[in-house]
Amino acid sequence: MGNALIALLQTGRTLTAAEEQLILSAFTEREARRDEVLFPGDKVCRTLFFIDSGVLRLGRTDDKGNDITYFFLKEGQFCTILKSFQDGIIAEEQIIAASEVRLRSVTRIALDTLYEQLPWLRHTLEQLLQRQLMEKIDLRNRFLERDAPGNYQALLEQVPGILLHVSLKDIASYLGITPQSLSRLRKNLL
Amino acid sequence: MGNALIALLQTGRTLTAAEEQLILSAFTEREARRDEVLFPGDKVCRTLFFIDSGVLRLGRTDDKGNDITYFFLKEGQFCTILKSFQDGIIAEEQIIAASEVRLRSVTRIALDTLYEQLPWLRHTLEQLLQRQLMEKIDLRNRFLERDAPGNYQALLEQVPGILLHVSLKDIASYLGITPQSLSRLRKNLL
DNA sequence: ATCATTTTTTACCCTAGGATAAGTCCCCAT
DNA sequence: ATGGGGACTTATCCTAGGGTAAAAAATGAT
Repeated sequence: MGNALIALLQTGRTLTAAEEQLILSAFTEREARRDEVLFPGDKVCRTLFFIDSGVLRLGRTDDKGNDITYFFLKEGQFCTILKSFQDGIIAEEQIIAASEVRLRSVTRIALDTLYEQLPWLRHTLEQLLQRQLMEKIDLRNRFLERDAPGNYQALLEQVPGILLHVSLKDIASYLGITPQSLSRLRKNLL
Repeated sequence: MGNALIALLQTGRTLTAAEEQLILSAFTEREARRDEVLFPGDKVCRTLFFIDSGVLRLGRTDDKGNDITYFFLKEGQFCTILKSFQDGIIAEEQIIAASEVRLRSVTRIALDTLYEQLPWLRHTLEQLLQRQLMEKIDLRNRFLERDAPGNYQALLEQVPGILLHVSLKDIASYLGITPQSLSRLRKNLL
């Protein structure tokens, strides 16, 4: 305990102190300021992040130059461009700090080494990543059932405290509306 | 060969005739007519479908009673409510034939038995399902970058020939617009 | 063939949200 | 403190798409 990453990985299994140490030392701790680009896109993503605190946004800059947020990731969640990380293909998506964040990162290489030492870890991690992916796709699908104010309020519940640290511009880019519309919408909710 | 399911599963591996037989006999072949409900939702989904031909729609009936299509699945793709199928939890989503379809289905139980006989199959299938999931989430994310006519045209490319077999009502429910809007939109595209 | 039902289209009016422009506020660097 | 830039808001106008109603076309059943 005292560490969310370890807690997550030892679901249904108790880790020895040595195992914990092995895992933790494969990750590098770092911080990032809001708007810092953690993965710029248009290349292979070789990093897997784990969020200790703060919010990341995963998205893309579309052809018209608009920033689009596919989804937000919060503390206790992993973040990578999965297709790229797994298959080594070029990713168009980018990963950006939506608030000040504390995170841990591990490279594909380091993770492979870790898998050799702890074979069970591969399946555990793959399961976690898949579960998270399904959660995100669910959230997006539910967007179809609500209007913008409904989606805004749903987001506030999904990421409590998001308003305290994430810019409204980024939130608008997730909702698929302009910052102006979000501003108007927020006024109507009073 | 001559069988899309086998072709898909033997990626990077050659199956013996016995293995092929084992797999094929675990699946049950069936057909369904357009609008036939293959999985009604609000219970645990214990079936994995493989589509030989035709189109399925996976979706939900929302609180206002509107049918919503999360995504279409076409020949050569698997279809199940993954979260439910894997973890045995209740699924709200439903699976419905969007056209006449030929498909193969396997129960969770039969699949587990098959896994015992062919241990490599688990990972192969999980990979395929994950890959498909990522593809679907990608498609949904791209929706944020286009307007309704753009999304309509993108769909026509994603599922060639969809107009021949799937109702416009179902297509509208995927695009998140009313059939009336789709009709108007289609007229404008000429 | 005929009738009933469903799908698709058309038309009307109305509203949510886009585009543009400009204003306010806040943060930061000098 | 002061000026500049980004974040957020406000306002105006405009358009895409919703709601409703109803016609037209296709489908199916008898």
